[in-house]
Amino acid sequence: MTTFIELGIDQDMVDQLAHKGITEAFPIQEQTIPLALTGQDIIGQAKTGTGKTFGFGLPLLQRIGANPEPGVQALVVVPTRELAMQVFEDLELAAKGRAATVVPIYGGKAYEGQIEQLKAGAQIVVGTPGRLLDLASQRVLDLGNVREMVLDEADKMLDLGFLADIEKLFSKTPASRHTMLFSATMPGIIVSLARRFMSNPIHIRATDPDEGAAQANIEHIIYRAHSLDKDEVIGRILQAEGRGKTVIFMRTKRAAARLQEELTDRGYDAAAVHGDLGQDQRERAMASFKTGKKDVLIATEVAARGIDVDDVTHVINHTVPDDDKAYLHRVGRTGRAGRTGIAVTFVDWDDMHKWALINKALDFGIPEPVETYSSSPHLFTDLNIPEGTKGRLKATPSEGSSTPRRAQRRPQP
DNA sequence: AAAAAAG
Repeated sequence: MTTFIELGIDQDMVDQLAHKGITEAFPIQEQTIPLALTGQDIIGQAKTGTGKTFGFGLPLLQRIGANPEPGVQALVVVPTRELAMQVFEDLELAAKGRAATVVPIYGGKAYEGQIEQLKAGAQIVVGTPGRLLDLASQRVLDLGNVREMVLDEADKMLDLGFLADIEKLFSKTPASRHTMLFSATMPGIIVSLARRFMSNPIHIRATDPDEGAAQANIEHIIYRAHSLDKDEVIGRILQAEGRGKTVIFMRTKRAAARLQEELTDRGYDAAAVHGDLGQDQRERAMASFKTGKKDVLIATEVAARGIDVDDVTHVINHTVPDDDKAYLHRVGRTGRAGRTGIAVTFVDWDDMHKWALINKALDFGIPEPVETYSSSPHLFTDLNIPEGTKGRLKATPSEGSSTPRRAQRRPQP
C-alpha cells in the first residue's frame, strides 16, 4: 500500500483526506501523482470508480500552492453541471486547510455568486464549457494566467459536441500551461487529437492489459427485451434482496420523466435528473439520491459519466447505450472503489446489432443473443429469473401472470 | 438521433 505522503502530497491535504477515510492511494494515483507533480503532461486512464479525480486533483492543488496569489491559475473542465459540483466538492475537501479557493462555474445558476467568487480572487475553477466561455467573454473570467488545466472525461470533452468550445478554452490559456487529461475511456483517435493541446504527454493506463475493458467487479446481465415487460422486471429488481441504490438510464428526457411518473404511481419514490429539469430540481434530485432519501435515480446520459454515489448496487439500462464507451461509463456508476455491482441491460429487437457491437468491443464473449443472457456464468431465459441465484433477485408470486403487478413499497431498512 | 452545454 502506498500513502499519499509517499507520493509527495503535503501533510495538510493528506490530513483532510484522512478525515474522510481516504488513506490509501489507488493505482492511478500512484502512477500519476509523482509525475504530475513534476509538471509532466499526462493522459490518465483508469476504470470507473478507481480514483481519477484525486489523481489529477491532488497534484493540481499542490502545484497551485497553499497560499497562491489571487486570480485563476487552475481550470478543470467537465461535461456536466452535476460533475462540476462533485469535482468542486472533492477539490474543496482536499484544499480545506489552504488559502487557495475553489469555485464551481456552470450554467443554470445565477451569475452573481459566481462572478463574486471570481472577483474575490478564486484560484481554482471547476466548470462546464458554456458558462466558462460566457464569463470569459464577459471578461469576468481571465484564463490568461492558467498554469494547470485538466479535462475530466477527456474523451467526451474532445468529442464533436464539445471540441469547438474546448479549443476556445485552450486558446485563452497560456501555451506553457501544465495539461492533464483523464477518463476511463480513451480511444486512440482522441489520444492523437489530444496531443495538439499537450506537450509530450505520457499516456498512463492503470489497467491490467489482459484484464478487459469492463470493471471485473460488475456483473453484467443482459435481457432480451422484446418479449418482456420492462416495468415488471424493474419492479422485481427494485425488490431484490440486498439492493442498495439503483440508477436507471433512459434514452430520452421524456422517457425519463414518464418512468418517474410510472414508478411513483407504483409506490417507488424515485428521483429524476435530465436536461428538461431546472437546475435546482436537478440538484435536489442528486442530493436526495446521494443522501439515500430516494434510492432510485432515473437519469438520461447526463448522469452517465463521473457521478460518484456510494452504495449504488444496480444500474439498469432501459435501452442499450450508444456504444461500448457509453456502456462502460453508465454501468460504472456501480462497482466503485472496490465494491461489487450489478448492471442490467434491456436489449430491444431494434438494438440487437448495437448490443452485438458493444458485446464485441468489450470482449464479453456472450453468444449471439437468442434468449436472454448474463455475462457469466449464468444464462437466463426471458423472465425466468432463477430463484435465489446468488440471492440477487427475489422471485415474486406474480411470475408468469399477464397482468402487471402493482409493485409494493420496499420495506425500509 | 438524443443528450449535453449559455440564455
